[in-house]
Amino acid sequence: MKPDMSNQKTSNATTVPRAGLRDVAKMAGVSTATVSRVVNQPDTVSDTLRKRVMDAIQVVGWVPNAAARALTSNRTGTIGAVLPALALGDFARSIDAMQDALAARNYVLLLARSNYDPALEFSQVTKLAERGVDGLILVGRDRAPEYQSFLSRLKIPYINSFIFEPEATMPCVGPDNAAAMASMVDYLVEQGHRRFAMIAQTTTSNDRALARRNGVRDALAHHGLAIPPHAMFEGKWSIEEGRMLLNVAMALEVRPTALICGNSMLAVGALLQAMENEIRVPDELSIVGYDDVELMSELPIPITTVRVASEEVGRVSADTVLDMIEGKRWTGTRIPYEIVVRASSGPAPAT
Amino acid sequence: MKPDMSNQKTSNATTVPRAGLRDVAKMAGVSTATVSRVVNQPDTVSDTLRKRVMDAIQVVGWVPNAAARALTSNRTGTIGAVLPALALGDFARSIDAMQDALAARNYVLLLARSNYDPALEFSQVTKLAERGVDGLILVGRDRAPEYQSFLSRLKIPYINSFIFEPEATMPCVGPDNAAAMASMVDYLVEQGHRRFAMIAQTTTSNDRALARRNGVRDALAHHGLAIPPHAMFEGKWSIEEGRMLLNVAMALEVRPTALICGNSMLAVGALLQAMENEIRVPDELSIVGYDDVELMSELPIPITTVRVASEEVGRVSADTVLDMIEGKRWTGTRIPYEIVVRASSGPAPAT
DNA sequence: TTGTACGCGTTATCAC
DNA sequence: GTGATAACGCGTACAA
Repeated sequence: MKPDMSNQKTSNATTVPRAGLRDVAKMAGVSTATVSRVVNQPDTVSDTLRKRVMDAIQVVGWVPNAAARALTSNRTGTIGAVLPALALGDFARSIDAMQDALAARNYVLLLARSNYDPALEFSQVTKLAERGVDGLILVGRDRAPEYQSFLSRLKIPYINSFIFEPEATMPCVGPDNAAAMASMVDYLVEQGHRRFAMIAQTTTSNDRALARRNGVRDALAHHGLAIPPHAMFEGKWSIEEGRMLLNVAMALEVRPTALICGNSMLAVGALLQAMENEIRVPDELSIVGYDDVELMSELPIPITTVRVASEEVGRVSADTVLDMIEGKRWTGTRIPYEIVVRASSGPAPAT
Repeated sequence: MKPDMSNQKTSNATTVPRAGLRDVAKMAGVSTATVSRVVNQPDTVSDTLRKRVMDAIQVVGWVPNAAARALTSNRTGTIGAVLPALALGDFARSIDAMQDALAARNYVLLLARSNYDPALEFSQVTKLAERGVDGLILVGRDRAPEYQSFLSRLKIPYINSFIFEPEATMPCVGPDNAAAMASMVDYLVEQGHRRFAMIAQTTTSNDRALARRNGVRDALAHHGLAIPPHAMFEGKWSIEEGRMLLNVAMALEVRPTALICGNSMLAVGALLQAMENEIRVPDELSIVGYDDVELMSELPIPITTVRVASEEVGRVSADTVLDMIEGKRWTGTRIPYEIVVRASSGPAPAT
């Protein structure tokens, strides 16, 4: 290894300080104000000078100092996002889209994760606020009051994403989780199903998962049906968990004819385990999920699911915070969902 | 909707400016220097004053301004990472780990994506540099010379991640892609395979994919074997692509007995398509992949693959840049890999 | 159209 | 142990 940076604590004496605005100005023979204008309001500078300054910038290799800029302008050009996890399906995809949307409008994305822990989320938000983010993208809507007041005191605009509630204080960008699951229930009831089980993500500190569960409950109630408490399961986001919970659900005294899964990996696990147990899907058991990742449609028995464009959630969230910051008109957005029926679901078996 | 922020361009007149260091100082009846010390070097301040200042901070609700801090200290406490994509398997997982490792040492993660485009990557790096990142985590090692000089001129330390090359100028943190694939080839040859096909990610601007392909080629050569050019395929990172390329590979005049896939999704696709085509795996065809995501072991026929701890890549990359920044001793790290043999591979069929 | 000069909120270097 | 004050690098009234 031959690093060109010293691997020692001390650096060499001949440290050339990074070029500054004044260096550019000197080089171009103009004032610092002119250089600043060339960068920030090119139209207000004569062509000749602009050209001269641009060249000077190249020559001295000037890179503007964001800290100094932020200090005077009170804007950092950064947006913070705090998500429960960064690698999980829909969040991961939304991050991709967020980053693109922000980059397109010359903002940069500061990322943090909360691991579904409200306290950690708040501490991350605090840290991002100190960093001077111009806006925040958060997930869900439930937040402690101290938290709310912290944000409003700092006047940092933020988005509640992956959820939709028209009456929320701050704009929501996401699907109506409850309505989406309700549609799925309607479909299953229409197919003749009457006995259900559900495996969902832990609803603690997860208002999206809770909304989905309640959506199922309310929709069933509307049909005069219900899932008995002992047929409602909660688990982690994993295939293995889905496998395990399928086994538990199918060991119930009264077997369900339809299994509703709260996310994609639980559904995949449930389906794979059903195949392994030689449970005939969908003749014997219908399995449905939430979130349409590529895998859902590619398995030997493609899975019926709720499709929500997570990329859209990310993109619109980003654009909406920027609109709030830049003083444009903004509003929450209900991201549409769609029930995608595939081979894993069908008519309920005859009793 | 009843936003508590004005949905208009102009804000109300009674704008209370955010509390600053001097407000805290006034409140506590001390100088700004003392407040600063309480925050940054608590030990050098008397207990009484420290307590008084802490209370004052609470009362006025002071949040330090990172821009001002950065301006004088020349450090922003941010690390930038530019990855080809943020949602793809191993990258997504590594981001999670990076974020954790950085947060643990009180740094924050600035994220950008390059979409496998060197020009875009460079522009993202430029943007992050302007934002004043203290260090960078990049992917791979191949970089244009202008690029290198840009970074060294700005004296921003960086890591080449997901790759390992001991002689690199800047430290690498990642697996030895070539060696990993070579091990896999050794295993397959040992199982009696002589006819191979490979489906890999596009190697353009992707030195990791290239290293894997070359690793396969060299290892085969070492055994006096080779993959003919028409049995080498490149495609995108998706299950569908894997399915398609399996069909192409199995339509070759001389059918391979082993199919080497360059990443996890291609392997999953290939396996699922093989199942659909009723190709007996592994009796008729062995399928192996790279990267061990949960799905690989959960499919009806679990897939033999190379396991690399991507989380480790993220964690160690983060810690190493921080070490470089903080003047500690640092070095590149070769992340270990492991061949995980599962049901998708076995002895070559008798001719 | 261009230049001067001050201020942004901290940190760090001095004296005290 | 504590306080005054000069940077830090840029944006921007305001003057020219």
